[in-house]
Amino acid sequence: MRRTDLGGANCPIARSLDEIGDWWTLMIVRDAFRGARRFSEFQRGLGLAKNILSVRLRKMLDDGILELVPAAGGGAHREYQLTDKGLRLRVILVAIRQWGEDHLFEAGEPMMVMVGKEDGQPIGRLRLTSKDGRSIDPWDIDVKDGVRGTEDVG
Amino acid sequence: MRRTDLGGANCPIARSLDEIGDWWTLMIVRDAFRGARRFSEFQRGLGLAKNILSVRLRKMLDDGILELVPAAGGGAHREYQLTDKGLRLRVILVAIRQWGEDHLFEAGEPMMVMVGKEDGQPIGRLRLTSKDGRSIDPWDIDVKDGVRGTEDVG
DNA sequence: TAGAGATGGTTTCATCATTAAACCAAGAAT
DNA sequence: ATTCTTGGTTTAATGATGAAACCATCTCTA
Repeated sequence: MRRTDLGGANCPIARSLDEIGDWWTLMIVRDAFRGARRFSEFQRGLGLAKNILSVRLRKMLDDGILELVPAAGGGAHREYQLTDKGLRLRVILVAIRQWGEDHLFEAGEPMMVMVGKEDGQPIGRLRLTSKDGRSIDPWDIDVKDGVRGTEDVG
Repeated sequence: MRRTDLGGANCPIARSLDEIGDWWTLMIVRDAFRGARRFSEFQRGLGLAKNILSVRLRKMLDDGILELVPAAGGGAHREYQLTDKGLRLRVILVAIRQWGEDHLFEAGEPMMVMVGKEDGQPIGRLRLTSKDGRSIDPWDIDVKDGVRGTEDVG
């Protein structure tokens, strides 16, 4: 009777949501991208209960999304840092962000925006494309059984 | 003491997760993209409790992600259909899917793949880009206060 | 057209997850 | 040496989720 387990599905969406599909994990990742590295920074930034944060951080360490590293400033403590796997969640956050900007804000309402570090300009919109780069509409996609890599061989 | 409300934040990620950040909503959207249109189709496809599905579907109708339309086959009942707002969640699902494919599957393990309806070829990878189309790495992004549209004016 | 089954839920109750608050050990600051 | 901060854990209450039973309406078949 425990919460449904989607981790064994052969659908990558199901398996991903089983790992990062809860209320807090992606918010923690967001704050990590904003520079949060310590327990108290996450806790203050998100306003979630400490025991919940504790459980989440431990699970994210187990899952290899975060890792503990020696303090950046040379302190004796250790800090939470996104792994490469965690850094790759950025695309998901950007997709979520752009959808929210489009559908959850009124015109003129203030919002946080993402900008490229280099030019300071807002980043471009994500586009669904075919292999050769042409745009695809959301409804022009099918799902079928497969194995990654096979379609790249021939 | 109710669950934390992120709906009022000025961060689009927080606001989005408040609406679609629970365990089931994106799975329901996934099945809708696969062609599910009726209560029993969602219920069988996902294996979730009927009362939970009931609450979720109603909320998704309220949020304008789904709408009820006359049955496609001319039957007397009504069916659930993705709105445009719902269809735009596809990018998020693709981002989640590609991350899962990269980090949650072993080599050679069978998985569902997304293909373009037109050419039957797996869709291309999502890329983070600057406004002018150049690729950006996940760590080369900052977040700042802003208002949508202002940066497009000058 | 009567009966049987499928559909689309609602209700009830048990269990799991989240929350707030209190507590505590170890490290950092004074 | 003492006080404050950090990074948690524990406890108890409440909210969300799950399984199963129940029910009114639609739909199919004889």
